[in-house]
Amino acid sequence: MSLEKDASIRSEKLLHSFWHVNHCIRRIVQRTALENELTIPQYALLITLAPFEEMTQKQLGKATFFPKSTLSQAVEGLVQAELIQRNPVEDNRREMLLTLSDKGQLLYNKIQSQESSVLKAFELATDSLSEKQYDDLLTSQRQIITLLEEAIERGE
Amino acid sequence: MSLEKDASIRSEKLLHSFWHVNHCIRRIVQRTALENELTIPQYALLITLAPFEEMTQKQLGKATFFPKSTLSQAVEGLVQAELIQRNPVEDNRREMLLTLSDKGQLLYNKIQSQESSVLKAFELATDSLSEKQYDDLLTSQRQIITLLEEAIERGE
DNA sequence: TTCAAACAGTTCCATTACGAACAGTTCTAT
DNA sequence: ATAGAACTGTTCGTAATGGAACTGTTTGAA
Repeated sequence: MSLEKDASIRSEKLLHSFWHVNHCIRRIVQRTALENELTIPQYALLITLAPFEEMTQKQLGKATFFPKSTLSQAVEGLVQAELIQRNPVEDNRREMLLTLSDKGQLLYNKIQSQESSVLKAFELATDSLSEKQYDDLLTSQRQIITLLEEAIERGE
Repeated sequence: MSLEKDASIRSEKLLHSFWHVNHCIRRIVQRTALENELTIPQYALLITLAPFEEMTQKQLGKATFFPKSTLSQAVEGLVQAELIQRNPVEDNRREMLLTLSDKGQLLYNKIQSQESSVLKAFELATDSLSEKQYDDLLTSQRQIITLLEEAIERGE
C-alpha cells in the first residue's frame, strides 16, 4: 500500500513538473506573441515555419499539434497580415503550401532578437544543461511521449 | 554562424519536445475529464486536492497555475456538483478552505482506477524510467523552470 | 483609531479555441 | 469509367478562457 502510494506520488511529481514547465512556456509565448501583435497559434506557426521557409499546412499541423480549425484560422490571419503566402500545392490541390514572405522573414528576425522570446529563454535553458543532461532529457521525454501516445490510442 | 544555428536548433528541439508532451497530457486530461463529466480545470483541481483532502483555494491556485477567475469558476462547479465543500478559513475570512466530500472521494477513487487516466499513464511512464533517469529528469526540468521563471520576470 | 494598500475571491465580458458538419480533391476497387 | 472512401482544409456555433474591475477582509503605518 505504502509502496503504491509512493509510486503515485512519484508520478504526480513528474506530471506536476511538466505542468509547471508548460505554464511557463505558455506565459512567455503569450506575452511575446502579444508584443508582436500575433495570437498564440500564429506565433507558434511562425516560429515553426520560419526555419524551413516553406511547409504545407498539413505539415505545420503535425508539427504544432493544433486542431485543424485553429490552424486554418491562424493561417488565415497570417495571410491577411501578409506574413506568409498561401498557395495550393502544385500536384495536389487539397494541400496548401505556406511560404514565409519578406515581411514574415523580417518579423521572424525581430522575434529572434528579442531577449524575452521563448526561443531565447530556451537557448539559455539549453546552454545551462550539459551535453549529457540535454541528451538524457530528450531521451526520457521521447520515452514518455511514446507511452502517453499509447495511452491516447488505448483510450479512443 | 553555423554554431549559432546549431544552438538554436538544439533549443528548438527541446521546446518542441515539451510542447509535444504537453499536447499528450492535454489530450488525455481532456478525454478523462469528459468521461467523468468534469471540465479540464475541475479535473485538475480534483486530482490535485484529493491527495491532501483539504486545501485552501489559494494553495490550489499556486499548485495548478490557473488564473483566479478560472479557478473560482471551476471551484464553483465542483461545489455545485457536491464533490467538494467550501468554507471560509477559520481565522481569515478572505481565504476559502476546500474539502473533498465523500462523493468527491468516491469519484477520485474511480478516476484513480481508470486505466486511461493521466495518473495511470504517468505511472506507466514513471515506471519505465530508471531511478536515475527519473531523478535526472526532475533535476533538469527544475533547472529549466528556474530559468523560464527568470525570463518571465525579466519580461514584465 | 483610521485610512490606504495588499490580499482572496467573485463577476463580467470580450476573446479565443475547438468539435462537427461541410466542400472540394484524390485515391481505390470493381 | 464510376462510386465510395479517405484526405485536406474551411466554416460555423458553442463553450472555455482569462483579464480587468469589483466586493469584502486583513494588515500596517501614521
